[in-house]
Amino acid sequence: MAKTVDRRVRRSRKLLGEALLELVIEKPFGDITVQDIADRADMNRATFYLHFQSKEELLQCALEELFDELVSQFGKTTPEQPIWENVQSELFVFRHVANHAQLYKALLGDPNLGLVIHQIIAYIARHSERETRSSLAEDMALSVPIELLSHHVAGSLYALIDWWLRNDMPHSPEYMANVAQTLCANGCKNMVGRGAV
Amino acid sequence: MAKTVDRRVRRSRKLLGEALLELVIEKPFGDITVQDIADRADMNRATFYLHFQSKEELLQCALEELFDELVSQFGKTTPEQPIWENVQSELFVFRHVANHAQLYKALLGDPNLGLVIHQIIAYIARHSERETRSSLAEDMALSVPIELLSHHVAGSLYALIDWWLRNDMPHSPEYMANVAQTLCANGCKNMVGRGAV
DNA sequence: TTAAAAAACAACACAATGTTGATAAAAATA
DNA sequence: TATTTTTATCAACATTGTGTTGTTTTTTAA
Repeated sequence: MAKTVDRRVRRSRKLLGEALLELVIEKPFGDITVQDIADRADMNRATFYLHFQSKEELLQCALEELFDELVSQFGKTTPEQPIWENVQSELFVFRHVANHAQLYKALLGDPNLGLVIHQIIAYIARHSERETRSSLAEDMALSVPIELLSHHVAGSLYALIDWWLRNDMPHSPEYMANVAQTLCANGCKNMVGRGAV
Repeated sequence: MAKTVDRRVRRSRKLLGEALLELVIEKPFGDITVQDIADRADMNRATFYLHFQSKEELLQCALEELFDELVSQFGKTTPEQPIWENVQSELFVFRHVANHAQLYKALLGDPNLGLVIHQIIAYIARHSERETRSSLAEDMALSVPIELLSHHVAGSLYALIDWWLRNDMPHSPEYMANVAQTLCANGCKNMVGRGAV
């Protein structure tokens, strides 16, 4: 079962994906036409339709690679702690976002890309749930459904990333990771104190 | 400075808004054409362009009314406590969503409506920030920038609402409000215990 | 009642879509 | 290497939605 994928097919798909990610940074997704993508990839428009049904489908495929990069980093961590106690996890996320800041800023800021937002939250939630499960001691139980807990973490993380990008990353990834981890683990109540910093 | 808005204008705008919100529930926003909206509102397509530049603009206007309803409910609460310590706030939100479940489910689930998501989070964050400010004692300080704290709360709340709607509201608004409030106030750490429920 | 404003209507150029059939180029296979 | 298969190119086409315009009819405000 070797890679029975024609070299030309690989090339075309790759070029189309790269073209779209370039264009997404340059202008709103809604303004990008199939012709734009084909032009940027330097190929015929008909060829696009040979591989994808729509630019939405192409975007989805193109983003998978991006997420794969994040997954591979996550893979390195041994989850002895759930995500909300392990700053390392948050740090990976914020560094990954920083490495692709332009792209993520465009994706999250685009008025037409609700799907991407949902995918990101769902992805983080799944990851959080997995880590939580594998790190929970046998005799421990949660006072809240694990799905809710995971989505709480994912939503918080997403909103912080979004804020961070929209404000042109005024803090370091390390700082953001610390804030995210602390907020998720300890909640807001512990953030208020007499003259704390 | 009386209401110098022509009765016909009011009527047209209202009908168009209602038409769009109906259609959004029925099919993806991207599949809705200006003609669809005009048909549903029983008026000429040209009349649409007399009032709005695009269906996106119309949606934005139509949603403002919806948010206004939520605002009016919030207005009743005297913020002696920040949102994360006041279950009442979360309860208002979840009840409001439940009252417009079909619409919100369509809006949040639509692959083309990233803007709406961002608006919701931004709105909740602003509200959270306001309540937090007005309830903080003079000599108290936060160990985290208030903007980050607010967005943490907003993101969490959004993700929980989204999860709730996608799973067809398996819990009551009261239960969800409690979970949201507890998670935000105390963090995940306090949710794990020996056989807790 | 009259003057002004808005809606209806039909028509238009324009842009993007999605598809097709023929041809040329490249890759896989024997 | 030769040949067979697959893919990409190209031009063309019908279709759909957009945004605008000019004219006529209806409704509103004064």
